[in-house]
Amino acid sequence: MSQEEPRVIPSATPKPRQRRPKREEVRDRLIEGAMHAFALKGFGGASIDFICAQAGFSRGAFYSNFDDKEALFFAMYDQRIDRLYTRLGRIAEVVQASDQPWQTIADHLRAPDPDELQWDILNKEFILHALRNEAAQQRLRASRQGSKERLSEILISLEAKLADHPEQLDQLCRFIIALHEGELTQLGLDPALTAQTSLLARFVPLVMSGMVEAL
Amino acid sequence: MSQEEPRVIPSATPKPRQRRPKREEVRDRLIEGAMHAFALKGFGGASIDFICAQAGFSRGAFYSNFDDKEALFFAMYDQRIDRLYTRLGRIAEVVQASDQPWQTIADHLRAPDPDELQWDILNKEFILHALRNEAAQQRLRASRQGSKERLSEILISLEAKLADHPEQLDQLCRFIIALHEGELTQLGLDPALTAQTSLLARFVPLVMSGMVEAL
DNA sequence: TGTTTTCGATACAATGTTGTATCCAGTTGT
DNA sequence: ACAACTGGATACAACATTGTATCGAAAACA
Repeated sequence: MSQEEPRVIPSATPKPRQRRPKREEVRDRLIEGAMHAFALKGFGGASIDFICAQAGFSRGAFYSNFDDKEALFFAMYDQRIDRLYTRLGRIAEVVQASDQPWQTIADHLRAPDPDELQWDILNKEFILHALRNEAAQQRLRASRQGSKERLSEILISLEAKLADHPEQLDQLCRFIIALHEGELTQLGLDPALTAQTSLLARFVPLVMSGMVEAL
Repeated sequence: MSQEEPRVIPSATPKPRQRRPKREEVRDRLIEGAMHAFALKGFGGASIDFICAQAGFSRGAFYSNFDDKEALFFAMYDQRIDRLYTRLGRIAEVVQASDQPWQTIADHLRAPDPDELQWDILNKEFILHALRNEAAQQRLRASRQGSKERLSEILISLEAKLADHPEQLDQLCRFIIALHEGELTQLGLDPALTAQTSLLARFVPLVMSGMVEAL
């Protein structure tokens, strides 16, 4: 006789669950879990299951918040870009008062705390994703354009003359961004380098003064 | 009666296959297929099946040549590093005769051909892999150290004085590598930039002369 | 040419992954 | 306090992926 198993366990689990987390909190914790998951295994390597495990939720929670892995990836990226922008804004404020602006900027950007290193990994992951995905490329270009503009403002606040030479200003921005990202790569691979002076602090002033002189 | 199906198809396929590719050729084509596959889908995203499809072989060929996906990844990386080294060697030869050495170097490194862009993607992919994998990190560090030493030789051939200042020399190398990698990222995301002067050619001479003066 | 060896192709089993349908505890509105 | 609803948890089915065992044709060797 086939005893039709009532597919649901008779709540053998005592389940002291009382409070259910708010919607937004679930989203945020999923995003945070995804950060860990992607940093640990990469975008393609981290299964949705694994991401949820990192966040402490089930796949149900995931699918009720996001369409698929990529949607979560995008959400995560947008969130981090927001934070980056506010961070750049804060630097812009501080830097004017400093007598060694580039040391200050480098210190702010270096961020030896593990959270920042993780973010750098994610940034690289997103770049790779963008190199093979049109939608991601769109977002990436926009956010990088934004970063560049914020950086431009900082540079102009340091050297007003630059405002009149958009070509040079643009090149300077590209230079700084390239150097910064390249340095982050090196720091990630060899944490011991954190002890040394930042490439940014060491070389950007040199280049900038050389460039401004020539204007 | 259970007619034991003779599990092998009675060669219904005409199979005009005559020549079997040499061992080494299979390996190489698998590596090449992996390059495409990884560039297209990333390390985690490219299944072994997909890689083999790119190379035009079956999984059997794969497993008889490599232990797993990572082994193939390493083999591929080693091969490319070899090529990079010979390329750096060739640059070292050419650069002495040039009156604009940095323009020459930049031209050699820029490589707008799609194969090089693909290699840059792979390089990034390997960096990410290394950031979460001890064995990969070992290899990556070694190969980057090698690149740095080759670059040092080039720099010394341009400015003999540098040989006496290992500290500065090292920093200069790190600067150039960081800038180069950062620039490649930008080029990958915005191919239009290829038309502009290279950041390398534009800024490295400035920095180098400034640094040498101060020695 | 005949024998042995090699190695790419195929079949298979075990496991992982994804998306959807369903259920019900906790929340919200009246 | 009661009813309706939201949304996280679970079950399930379809499919993908991996590694291994096996086969047999081409190579290598004699």
